[in-house]
Amino acid sequence: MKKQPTQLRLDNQLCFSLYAASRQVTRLYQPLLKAHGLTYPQYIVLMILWQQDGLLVGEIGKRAQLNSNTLTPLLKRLAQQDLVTRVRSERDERQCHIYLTDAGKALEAACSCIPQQMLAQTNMPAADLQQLKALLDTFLSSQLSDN
Amino acid sequence: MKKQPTQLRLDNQLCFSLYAASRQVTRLYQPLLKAHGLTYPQYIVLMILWQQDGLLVGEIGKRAQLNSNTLTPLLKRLAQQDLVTRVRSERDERQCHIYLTDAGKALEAACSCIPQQMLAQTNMPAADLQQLKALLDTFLSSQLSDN
DNA sequence: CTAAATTAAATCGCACGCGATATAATCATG
DNA sequence: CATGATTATATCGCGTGCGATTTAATTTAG
Repeated sequence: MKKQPTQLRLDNQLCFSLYAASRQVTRLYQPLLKAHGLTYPQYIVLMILWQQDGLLVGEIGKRAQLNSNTLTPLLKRLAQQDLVTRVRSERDERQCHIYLTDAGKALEAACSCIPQQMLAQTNMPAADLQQLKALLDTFLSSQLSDN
Repeated sequence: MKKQPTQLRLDNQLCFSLYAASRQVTRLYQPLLKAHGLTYPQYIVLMILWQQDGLLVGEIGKRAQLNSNTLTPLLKRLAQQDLVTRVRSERDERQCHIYLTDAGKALEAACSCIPQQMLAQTNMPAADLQQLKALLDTFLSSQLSDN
């Protein structure tokens, strides 16, 4: 009659809830984004560029918390779809500016209803959702000791 | 002077906080799990088996919210490391039972300190973490309309 | 002014996730 | 009892994520 450590039980683990919730969100986005030919990470990068165009790969990475090993191929796919262009900086040839094309800019309006559509898929009170986000942001900043 | 829809701003999006927090958790687990040769999804599957051994692929999938297209190769990797064995059910040859090996069972004790180690990496009050988990679980169950 | 250090982005390798499909076994129905 | 439907797992394809390394450009020191 061995007793299992309570903390190793999956249903007691905050981390698993986070993991499951994140994947569920991506799945919920999928049909909405597929209509525009986008994945969720691609949509995140576009949201960043809609807010400020012409950012460097590294600046996008800082905002999205993604490195070039993820971003470079992702941005190439966005470029292939004519949503962005990649322009080497003249003052520093190592840097690469990412600019929205007209099609990329136009996509913002087309995507403007997505947040509401996502919201409509949950029946949680807005206050709870706000609190959830606040707790997540606290959690995120509570351990960024370095970088 | 175009105005950007507030809801499309990344920093207003619960979904992005979720996505970022989930990946951060996986990154925090990584050094702890690498010491045992595990990835985070592999660790999840092992936690499920530590709780109940001999489950079917599909039963593991229901608990981990993963399908066979993810689980089958993952389980093969665990089998390659001699942590589990895959046994076809005799009563239904379609089914595949997953049993922990002795090494797989022994790993539970070796991993028993991981939850505390993870906890030590945040300075959030336990009450906040509990509430975060509660909100995530509500969120998760608030949209499982089908399946 | 040049060699070493730093930096930005790209590349490589591997393990997920997951939609879609395939395969094979069991079940249901006429 | 045969055959079509269902079910469990496996396979395929593609796009992430990310540690590790590479490449090339710039900066820093001597």
